[in-house]
Amino acid sequence: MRRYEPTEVEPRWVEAWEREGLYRADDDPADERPRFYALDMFPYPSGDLHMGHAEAFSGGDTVARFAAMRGYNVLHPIGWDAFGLPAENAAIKRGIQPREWTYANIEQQASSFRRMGMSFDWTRRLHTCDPEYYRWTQWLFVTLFERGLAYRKTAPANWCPNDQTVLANEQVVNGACERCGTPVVRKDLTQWFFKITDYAQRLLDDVDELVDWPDRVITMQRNWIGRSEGAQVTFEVAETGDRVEVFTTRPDTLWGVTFFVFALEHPLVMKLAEAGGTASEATALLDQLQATPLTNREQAESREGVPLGVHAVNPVNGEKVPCFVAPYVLMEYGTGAVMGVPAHDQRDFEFAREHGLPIRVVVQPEGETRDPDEMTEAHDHEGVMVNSGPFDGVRSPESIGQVIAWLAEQGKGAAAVSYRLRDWLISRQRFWGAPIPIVHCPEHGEVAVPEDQLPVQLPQDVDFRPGGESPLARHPTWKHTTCPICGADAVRDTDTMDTFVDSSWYFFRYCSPREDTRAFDPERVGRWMPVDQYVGGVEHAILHLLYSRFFTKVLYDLGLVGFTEPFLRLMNQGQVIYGGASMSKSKGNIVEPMPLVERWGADTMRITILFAGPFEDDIDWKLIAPDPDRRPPMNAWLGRVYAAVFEAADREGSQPETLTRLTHRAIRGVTDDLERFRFNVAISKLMVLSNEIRSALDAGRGAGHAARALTLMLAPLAPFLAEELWREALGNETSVHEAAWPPFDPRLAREQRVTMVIQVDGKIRDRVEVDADASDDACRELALASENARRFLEGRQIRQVIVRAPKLVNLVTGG
RNA sequence: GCGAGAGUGGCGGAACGGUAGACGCGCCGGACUUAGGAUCCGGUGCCCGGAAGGGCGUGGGGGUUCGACUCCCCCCUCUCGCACCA
Repeated sequence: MRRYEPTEVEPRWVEAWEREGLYRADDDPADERPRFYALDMFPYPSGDLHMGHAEAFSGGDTVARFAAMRGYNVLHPIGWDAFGLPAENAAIKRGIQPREWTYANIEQQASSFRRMGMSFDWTRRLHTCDPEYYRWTQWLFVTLFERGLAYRKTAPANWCPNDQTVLANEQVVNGACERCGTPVVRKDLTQWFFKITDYAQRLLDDVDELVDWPDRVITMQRNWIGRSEGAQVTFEVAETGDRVEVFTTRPDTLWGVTFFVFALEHPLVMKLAEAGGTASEATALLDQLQATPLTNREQAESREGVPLGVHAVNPVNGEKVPCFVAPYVLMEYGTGAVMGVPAHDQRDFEFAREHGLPIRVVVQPEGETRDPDEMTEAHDHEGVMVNSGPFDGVRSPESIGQVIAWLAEQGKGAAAVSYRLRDWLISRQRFWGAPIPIVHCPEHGEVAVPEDQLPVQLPQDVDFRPGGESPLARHPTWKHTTCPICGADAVRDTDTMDTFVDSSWYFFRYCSPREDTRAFDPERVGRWMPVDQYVGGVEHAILHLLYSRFFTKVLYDLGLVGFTEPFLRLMNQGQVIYGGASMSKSKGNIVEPMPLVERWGADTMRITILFAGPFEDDIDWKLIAPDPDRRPPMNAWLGRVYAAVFEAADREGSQPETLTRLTHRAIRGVTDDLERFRFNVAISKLMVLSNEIRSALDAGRGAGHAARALTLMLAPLAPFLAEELWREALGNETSVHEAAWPPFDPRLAREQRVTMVIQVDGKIRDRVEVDADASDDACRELALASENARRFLEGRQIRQVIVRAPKLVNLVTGG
């Protein structure tokens, strides 16, 4: 019996594949094969590969190899998302530079990827922290700047006191820093933004094109953009004459307004408080706010607020209602002021109760039938009913439309759309990122660094420890430069870009990674993109994907690309957890993949992880590999396959090939499963096939055809074993990965089926398909059908029964 | 609260509307022993039964169908996302 030694076999093939240049994508336009861009979300080099990488890349690699075997010219690149905070933190701890730590980890991961047999085109490797790369990140910034899509403003920002930098809204989760969990505080800063809100509608509309994305990701994208339709209505402050806009989705409830509320940051608040004689109370409230988190500040049940002492005039009926300032109104959404309609809004209702304000239910005119739902909205039926002015009713889209039209006619408001999406804050006060390529000139203000002066390189010698201002600002000389326009002394912008900027365009760069005169070659991008299959974690469902979609649309508008969506299909792998909990250092339950690969082989690792469960679901390593000292079942199976194929190969020639039908069915099944990312099911089918081969051999029959087909089908899933079998056992000259996916005969793959139809009074009452070559099965199935028919016939007046069953005996009688 | 997804053995999980539980783990029994980090063979949804056999079974309740894990309606439970969004 031959014994399979993966740890000896596998490194040999890694070398051979590299030598043969097996996985290089062919850029030649003359290559007539259809192209397939298989993309995996590039890793952050935080250390060696972890289980999450092992799972995601095993799946992505299977897809890429499968595509290649099906005749595609495959682009399967790899790179590293290598800027970012952890490098600084690690470097501080070790007293080294972030780049040392980063590049060392990249080398470690690269070597592990090789060991795992990933079919990457290594010639396209990139790192976002290379000047050759971030030069073009900076070029993109400049391009956006010149198009008016990058701008600087002073605004309250989310500041993480631990990381000493601002965060994008997207990076604040429940009021805390997404990365370190520290509660975020509010800080007024001048920051750079990308005007992603200009693209809000398109980002929303084009979601419809993303048919091969997971539903939940599509939903998350939609919710994040958060479009609401309604009306903009103008109120006037009675005492000062200031006009204030509010946004509402329920203009039909304008007749139920009993108060008016401003957000704390609303620019009119202090002026109105002074006019109303409540300046001190308002100031107290504002002070209280200063130190509290910007987003999600105390999801207070408390409906606190301070009256401003002034009144707003309701434009629909001229009524004066009291104004308040209250933290439950957010400056970030709508106009920062809302009309208070306690009968039709839960929050307004709570506020009105707290402050003893009247509640008015808007109903249809003249006390006609009230919608019961409308009554539930009225919260305990408190309050007075009022009718809805000149309109037919409330809450229906029609009545809302009527009200909007009427408001517009009266000049009191207009239809409006509001988005939750904010502009993307990209400034970071940290060192390890791409410097923002802007020069501040006393004369010319913000001036983009000219293209021929890019990249603006990071200095080598800088104290990068966080200190509240950008480390680059503390460098003695770095920031001093001259204005590109007038040559006067000027200073560089000392902030760096959010690393999400780096990762929002890397997939373009892969198409022509060595270009040094432009970010990418539009022709090559046009040939390879959009990405056919993107694989990565669901944690990037919003940020990375939204930003990448935004960049793609911008590049489309610039005429650089001919498509508006970068990723056609998206697949999220599940997490690898341990003992029901996500792996973490603090729980001490981390399992590292590479030691297991060293011990049992990469194929065992890959196939174990893919077999463990559906690709999108979390898998619990504790359930897969209960005992680290035991031989993993997948390793044992690979050994059996190895022995069986060698034996089948030895016997082939003198023995007739068998198992043909079974083999063709397996080919069809596995093809289908791989297309649908059902790796676990595909592996099951290969196990069945391998068991059949072994049974055939035990029975003294040949199984050459089946052994060859199995080897081919194994290639995307267990590439090393397949290669060993293909070249060593089956004696082929070229790699199994260059071979075609096993062809299958639809005639053989499809069972020979016979349809039996039972008609009763002209209507089909039953239709049974049976496998004609499996007579036992056929008889059983037909017996079942005839039993069903008999039950149906029982006790009924039946005139005519027709049974059609070609080639089969009449089994049913009746009628 | 809003939205999305999921409920099948001891476990991970299979089943174009057609024999539910493939495949694997675990467990039980056996074989081989040069006693292995093994390997091989058989069994394994639950209940009754020595067996043959029978009954019950895909969260619960209805419906469509000759036939439902699968399609439709209602309910329950769980997971995930968003959440003072006006």
